[in-house]
Amino acid sequence: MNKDEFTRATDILNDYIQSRPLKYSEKRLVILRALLDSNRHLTAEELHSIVKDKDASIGIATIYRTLRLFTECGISGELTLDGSTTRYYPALGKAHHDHLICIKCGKVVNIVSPGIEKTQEKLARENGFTLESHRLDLFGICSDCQK
Amino acid sequence: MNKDEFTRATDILNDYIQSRPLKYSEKRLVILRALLDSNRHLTAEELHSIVKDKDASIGIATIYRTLRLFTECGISGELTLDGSTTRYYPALGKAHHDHLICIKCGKVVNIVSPGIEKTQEKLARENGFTLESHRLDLFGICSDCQK
DNA sequence: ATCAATCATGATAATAATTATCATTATCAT
DNA sequence: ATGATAATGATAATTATTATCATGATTGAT
Ligand SMILES: [Mn+2]
Ligand SMILES: [Mn+2]
Ligand SMILES: [Zn+2]
Ligand SMILES: [Zn+2]
Repeated sequence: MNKDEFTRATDILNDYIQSRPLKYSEKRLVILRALLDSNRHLTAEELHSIVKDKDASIGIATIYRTLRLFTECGISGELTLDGSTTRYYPALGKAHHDHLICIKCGKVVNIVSPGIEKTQEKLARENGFTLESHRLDLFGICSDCQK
Repeated sequence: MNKDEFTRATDILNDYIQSRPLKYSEKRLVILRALLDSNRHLTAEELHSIVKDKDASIGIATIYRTLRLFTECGISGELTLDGSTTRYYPALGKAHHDHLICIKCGKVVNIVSPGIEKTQEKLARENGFTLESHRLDLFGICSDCQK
C-alpha cells in the first residue's frame, strides 16, 4: 500500500524535527506540497510564487529556511548550475543521480552511471583522498532544441 | 627551445586581441604574470592583492575584466566550487581535466579519466543531447587532512 | 607628431541571491 | 495557563560580481 510521496516526506520531516529542538509548522507542509507537486528544479523565488497562492503570508525568508531544512533531512536536493541561482528539487526516494542540462531551454534530465561512480572512487583513492561527495553536470543541447 | 609559459600565453593573448577590436595594455601582462607564477586556484580578490605589489594602480574591476578575457582565449580556467566565489587558474597547455577538492584544507588536485569522459558522451547521446561541456568535481578529504 | 576614434581603466554605484536581525507570533512541555 | 523557545515576515545587510561613466592610453591615419 505504498505510502505516497507526501506522506513519506512528512514522516521523515517529523522524525527530523523531533530528533532536535525544532517545532511543528503548518507552513512547512504547504511548501513541501508545492515542491513535490511541481516535481521540477525550482528556484526559491519560483517556489515562493507558487506557494503564495496557497498561503499569501509565507515570506521568501521562510522559503529559504525551509528548503535548507528539507535538504538537511534528504527531502530535497540542491543544484547550482551557473554559480548564481540555486535550484531545489524533490530528492526523496530518488537514488543519487547526476544532471544533464540543456543550455538552450534549461531542461534538466536526471542521469546515472554506476561506471562513473565507481571510477570516481578509484580516482579519489589513487590520490589519497576519501571521497565524500561529488557533482557531475553535463551541459548540452536537447533533441527539441536541435530542431 | 620550448617557449616558456608566459611567452606562449602572451602569443595567444596578442592573437586574440588583434583578431577583434581590442587594444594593448601593460596591466594585463602584470596580471598574467601573477596568475602564471602562482599556479594555484585563486579568487579575483587574491589575485588582486598579489598584483597590487607590482602595480598598485590596478583596480579590482580590471582583474575581473582581464580574467574574463583570459578565460575567453583559453589562458585561464574558472572553477566555482561552492556557488559563491569563482576561482581562476592557469589553463594553458593543460588538457581538459576535472577537480578533486579537499573539503578541509581546500587543496585542489587536477584529475583526468578518459573512461568517464567517454561515458559522458554516451549518456548525452542516449538522451538525445549533443554534449557541449561538463563539470565534474569530486569532494573529499586529502591524505594530509586525514592524519 | 597630431589627431580622432575607440578601447582600457579606476572609482564607485548597482545588482542579485542569500543570510542576518529583530520584533512578533506560534508551539510545546509543564 | 504559563514560560521557554522555535518559527516567521519584513527588511537590512552581505558578498561577489557587473554596470556606469569620466578620464587616460592605444592605434592608425594624416
Ligand atoms: Mn554521480
Ligand atoms: Mn571531465
Ligand atoms: Zn532544450
Ligand atoms: Zn586537505
